[in-house]
Order: sequence, then C-alpha cells, then structure tokens
Amino acid sequence: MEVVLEDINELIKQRIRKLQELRGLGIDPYGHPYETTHKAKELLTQYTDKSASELENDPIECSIAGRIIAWRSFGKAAFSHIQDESGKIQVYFRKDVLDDKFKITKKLDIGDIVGIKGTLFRTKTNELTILVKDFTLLTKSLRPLPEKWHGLKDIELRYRQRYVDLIVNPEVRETFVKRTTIIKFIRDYLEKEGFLEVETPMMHQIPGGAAAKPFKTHHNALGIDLYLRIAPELYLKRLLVGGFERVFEINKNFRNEGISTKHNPEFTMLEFYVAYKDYTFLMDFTEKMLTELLYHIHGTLQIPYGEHTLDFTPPWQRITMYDALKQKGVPEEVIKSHERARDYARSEGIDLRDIHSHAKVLDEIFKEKVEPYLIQPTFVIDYPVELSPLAKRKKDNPELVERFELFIASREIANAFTELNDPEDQKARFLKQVEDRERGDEEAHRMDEDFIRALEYGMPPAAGEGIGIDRLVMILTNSHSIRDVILFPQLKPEKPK
RNA sequence: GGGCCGCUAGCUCAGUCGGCAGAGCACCGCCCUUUUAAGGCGGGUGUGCGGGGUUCGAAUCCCCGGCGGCUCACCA
Repeated sequence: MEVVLEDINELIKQRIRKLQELRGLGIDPYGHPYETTHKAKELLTQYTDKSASELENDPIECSIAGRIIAWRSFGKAAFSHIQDESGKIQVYFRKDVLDDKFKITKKLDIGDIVGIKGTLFRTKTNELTILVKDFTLLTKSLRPLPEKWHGLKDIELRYRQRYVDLIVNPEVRETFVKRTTIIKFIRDYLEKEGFLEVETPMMHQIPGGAAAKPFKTHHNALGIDLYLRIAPELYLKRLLVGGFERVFEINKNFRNEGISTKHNPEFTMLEFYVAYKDYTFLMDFTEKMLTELLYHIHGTLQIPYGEHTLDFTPPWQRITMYDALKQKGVPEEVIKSHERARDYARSEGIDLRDIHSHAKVLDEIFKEKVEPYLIQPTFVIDYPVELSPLAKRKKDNPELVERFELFIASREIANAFTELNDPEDQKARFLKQVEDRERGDEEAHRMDEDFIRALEYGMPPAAGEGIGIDRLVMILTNSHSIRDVILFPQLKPEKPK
C-alpha cells in the first residue's frame, strides 16, 4: 500500500520522520491492544489520601492509556500529562529507570497515544504522578494539536473537526456527557412510568405530524419518492390504535429549513403518548419529569442561562394564549376581530406577507409580543384550532384546542395536546390543510388516508407531547447555539483543495 | 435569502498614510533528573481564504466568489 498523505507541512513531515524512525527500531506506530488497570481520574481520587511516604513504602503499580497532552523534558528526565476519557494525570520518565528505552521518548510528540506502566509517587509539589517503568507507543499522531493555553477557539474548526475540539476543550466533552445523561434519565423515567420505547419509520411516503418542509429522497426498487420524517406523531398514534397505551420514541426528525443557532436540519425529538389522559395530565407529568431531571443533573431547580436565572420550582405558570396576549397589552378586540388584528399587527410592524387567517395573524402577534418575555418555565395553553390540526377541540369552545406549549428562556421546548381521535373531524382538518397547501402553504399538512383509516378503527382518548431534546440540552448546559449540543452540526462543505 | 463582521504560521492573535510578513505557544537544534503556560541559547516553518483589478509596489485599496460568526427573515 503506497499512499501519500497530502497537505504536508513541515510539522507533519517531522512527525512522519519520527514515525519512520520508530518503525526502523521495530516499533509499530499504530499499536496493539493494551491492558490498563485504571483511568487517570480513578488514580487521582482513589489515592488522594496516600502520602508520599506511604506510596514509597508500599508502592502502587498501575497502568493507563491515553494521549500525551503536555511534555516538559529535561536532559535525562521528562514530565508529561496523559489524558484519557476520565481526565489527566502527570507521568514522569527517567533515564535511570528506563535505560535504553528512554531514547524512544525523543520520538514522542504531544498528541501521541501511549500506554504507561509504573508506580505512583508524589512530586515536590505533592502532585500524584506515575513514575514510568515501561511505556508503549499505541498510536503516532501526525498532526499538531492546538496550543495548550488558548485551545481551539475558531468556531468553524471546532465544528468541522469536533474530534480536535473534544481533545483540547474539556468543557465540550462535559456538555456531551451531560447530553447523554439527560437522554438516559428521560428514557429511564418514561420506562419507569410504564412507557414502551418504540422505533417508527424515518422514511415516510407521506410526511406528516408537523408543519414543515421535508427532505425528499427516492427508493429505486419501489420506484417511489420518500421523505425523511418531519415528526413521528402519526405513527405513534397508530400504535395507540394498535393497543399500546404508553409509547415513546427518542430519535431524529429532519426539516428542510433554515439553519440557525436554534435550528439544525436534523434534530432529536422525544415524543410520547398516553392513552386515557388529556393535556392537563401532560402538564403535571412534564413539570414533574423536568424538575426531577433538574435535580438529577444540577441538584437544584435554579440554574443560570445567559443573563437569566431560570427557576423550575413548581407550579409553573399556566396561561391561555389569549390571556398571554392581553397581559402584554394586546386589546381584546384584536383577538376577536380579524380586521382589528391585521391593523394591530401592521401598526406593530409585523410582516403579514403570507399570513392570511385570523389565527395565524394572532400567532404572529404572539411571537412578537409574548414569546420574548417567556423566560421562566411557562405553559401557554388553548390555541386556536386552525393552528393545531391534530389536536382535540375544547368541549366548551370548539374554536380552541386542548393544547399547550412549554416555553423556557423564550424557546419553545415542548408542544403537547389532547389528541384528536374523531376520524371525521380529523379528515375535515386534513382537507382544510390540503386547501391551504393548494393555495401555496408549503408547510400545510398532507392528507393521510391510512391515518384516517386507523382512527376509524378507534384510537382511545389520549394525550401526546413532543420535547425538543437539543433545545432542552441547551437550556440545561447553558449553551447558546444548538451546534454546541450537537456533536457534528450541519455545515456547508469545506472548500475543495 | 438580506444586513453587518471576520478569514495572516499547526493554534491564539498583532500588524495597513500601500513599501523586505510578526509575537506567544507548538515545532527543530544544543544544554538541563521534581517540572507543570518548566527554564537557557539558537532557528520563522507562510497559497496572507480563492480569483480578478488599481498601482512602480497590495495582507492592506476596489470588484467577484468561498467559508464562518452575529442578526433579521424563514422555522406555527
């Protein structure tokens, strides 16, 4: 195999030279399995109380593996820090311990992955350190890492080369560990509450369950176009028809829309459905699940987010959409009258280009006048039916639906409703959506005959909710861009060389 | 998609009335057996994002393009 690595600068050439020298000494620069006894952090915590003399009288043998992230060499000795998944620990190479092998250290670089065997001791400054008795090169690194002091700051490089970001910026690793902890907590919580985790299709013949533009693809053998799902909702409800009473799915959704600090084309959504309950149950449920999550992650219900302190102490405010509007000074007549609403919106400088219906005008006014002020966790409830084609109408006011959105830090974190299970009403709502679509609303829902058929078999009264996991993780990790909580966010392609 | 800002060494960044391209860290050579942003001496390693233009001369000024950031729009 004769492959020439491209993009060679002097620094990489030097490392390739060292690699060849190592091969010349019979050392495989790309290593083999290596047995370790500890992680770096385990050593530091486990032996934190051992004094220098205790370690000297009763030597503790250990072995670790990890990446060299610092190197301070003297003529016949060198200090280094080795970083593994858990953290880092100092190691000490001495010529009088390693004899001939010490000269191999001259061929090591920051970034190389090594295995270390040795005994623990304490330095003059009392730092717990491994005295290296033997070491093994496990992987030669050919590219220099960013400098130790400033790390990798360039945002573009951090996203494009997340692997480097993870090596040099420990807080990035913490964020993603926290992300996993959050998802695992939610999964365990739902299972404990009797929910069954399921997987429904990512590829839909009819993209449904949300108002959004889909990604389109093509299945060659079937000869049909397919869409990446914009939501799992209609499939999860089919499972309610099938007899499952509590189901959830945590998985990706895909929406072919703009990219921003709050939007990535693929994002992670939790959706869960409960038979025989309504949206008031879900508000209580959500409040409880998220407060327990807060305790689990932070041990407190008050957490910082940017300039704010978010207080998750229940009960969270519940306010109807219309009351929220009124509270921000939107006159009652604006809510009642389409003409007044349009005038009001215009007077507030709200762009109504493609907005026609009364409900959508009110929604625009809501986004402008209310959303920015929804900092503390708030359930906004009872939306106009037109905005919610899959939600059940309120008994006492059929123009509204039993729906809530949970806002935290001005962001929509959850969307939930009592599910519409009347097939006739559902069909009528789909038809209305189809009309909107024909009038040019690309995001209107499509008719899904099979979903109607499922409802005709009978779906129990139920409530369902979606929680945007990425946005929730942003809140809980004090992150201001969704790209900081997605390991490999979508970017434009790099310029070809 | 619009507006504004940015792109200089591996990394973090200076530098412009238009006049030989710089620092710290990293790296290379030499010295150094308890350092930890180790230290001392010596060394600058570069497609200045790409392409055009103006000019005796462009990292710097102008135009076109690329990528990124912020923001607005979009995203109920």
